[in-house]
Amino acid sequence: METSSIRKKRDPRWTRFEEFLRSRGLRHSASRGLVVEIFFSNEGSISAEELWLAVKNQVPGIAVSTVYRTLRLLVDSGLARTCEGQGTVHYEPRSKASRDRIICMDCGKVMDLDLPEADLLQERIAMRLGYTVEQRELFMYGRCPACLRRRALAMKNAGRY
Amino acid sequence: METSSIRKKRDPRWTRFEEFLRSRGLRHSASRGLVVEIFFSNEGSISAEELWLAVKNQVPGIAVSTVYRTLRLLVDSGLARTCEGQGTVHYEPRSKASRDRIICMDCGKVMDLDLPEADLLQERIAMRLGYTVEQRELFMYGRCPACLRRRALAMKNAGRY
DNA sequence: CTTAATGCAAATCCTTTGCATGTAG
DNA sequence: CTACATGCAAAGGATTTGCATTAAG
Repeated sequence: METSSIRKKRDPRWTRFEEFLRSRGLRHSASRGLVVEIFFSNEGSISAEELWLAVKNQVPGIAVSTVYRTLRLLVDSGLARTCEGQGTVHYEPRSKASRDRIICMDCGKVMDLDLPEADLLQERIAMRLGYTVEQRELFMYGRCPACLRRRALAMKNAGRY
Repeated sequence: METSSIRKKRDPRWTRFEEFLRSRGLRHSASRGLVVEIFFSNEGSISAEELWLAVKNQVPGIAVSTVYRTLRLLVDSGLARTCEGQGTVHYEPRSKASRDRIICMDCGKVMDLDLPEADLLQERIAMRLGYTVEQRELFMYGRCPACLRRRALAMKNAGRY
């Protein structure tokens, strides 16, 4: 599998995956490399079977089990996460940073946040429960100032309905 | 199924479910009622099988398929939603205001939490940004105590799977 | 009466595993 | 050489479906 060693080398995730393998005494292999590479090249979420098809498309003869096994490694190494897919499990790249955001339910605006206070909270909870926590998502759904103003105005003007 | 018609009548979700049935020309039935009632009485998320066990505990002889079929109705009617559970799909009431949970990345265990501290944090953020917030999701990903122990042990005996 | 709902078991997915064999280190 | 990785097929689980039968409206 020499096809794109350059791209591999440039992607920090690849390095991280290699480190993960080494740290567990696991080995490199052409099929494994292909699966990982195609998974990385995919932006959104993907099911095991979709990934398998994409892989077979490049190198026929690779077994589904290999895809599943590699996917497990990706999850274990923290480079992938599972997420909802209709009916079947989907996998998506896990970004390093934690994600905090506030979403306006009226206009749909999404604002990315960085909340050190949430880090503290997270630590406290983890401690209390005996967990270790590596990542978090804090999504808040509500209304943005602009939409709140608009609503307030609409209230006055249209007295009732 | 007269056991708790009073409780049923008081829960607005029940009314909504009945409307949903009527709008589709579907029928009432004792088993269906039981499944819905037990689902509603459960606060957190639950798997189809767990729900089945709880149902059988009250009235033995009810089939899993009935539980699955009812669960689908609940989802279709917007009263339930699916969510991640270890390996298997879990269901939870859709109306639940906020969801806080901690998920083990090793065994997939999902623990539902109730975090008043997060409410405070949420309020503070909202205030600062001029938003109102009505709902939140706080997902934390890490490792549970059991898996942490297992890992510590596995450290000695070189890992494979 | 008409037609949906149910229980049961068989059928379908989706995912994991056992095993003989290939292969990286 | 020594494990680990792989393909294949069989095994496992979870969820769905076909069908005869029961029961709601």
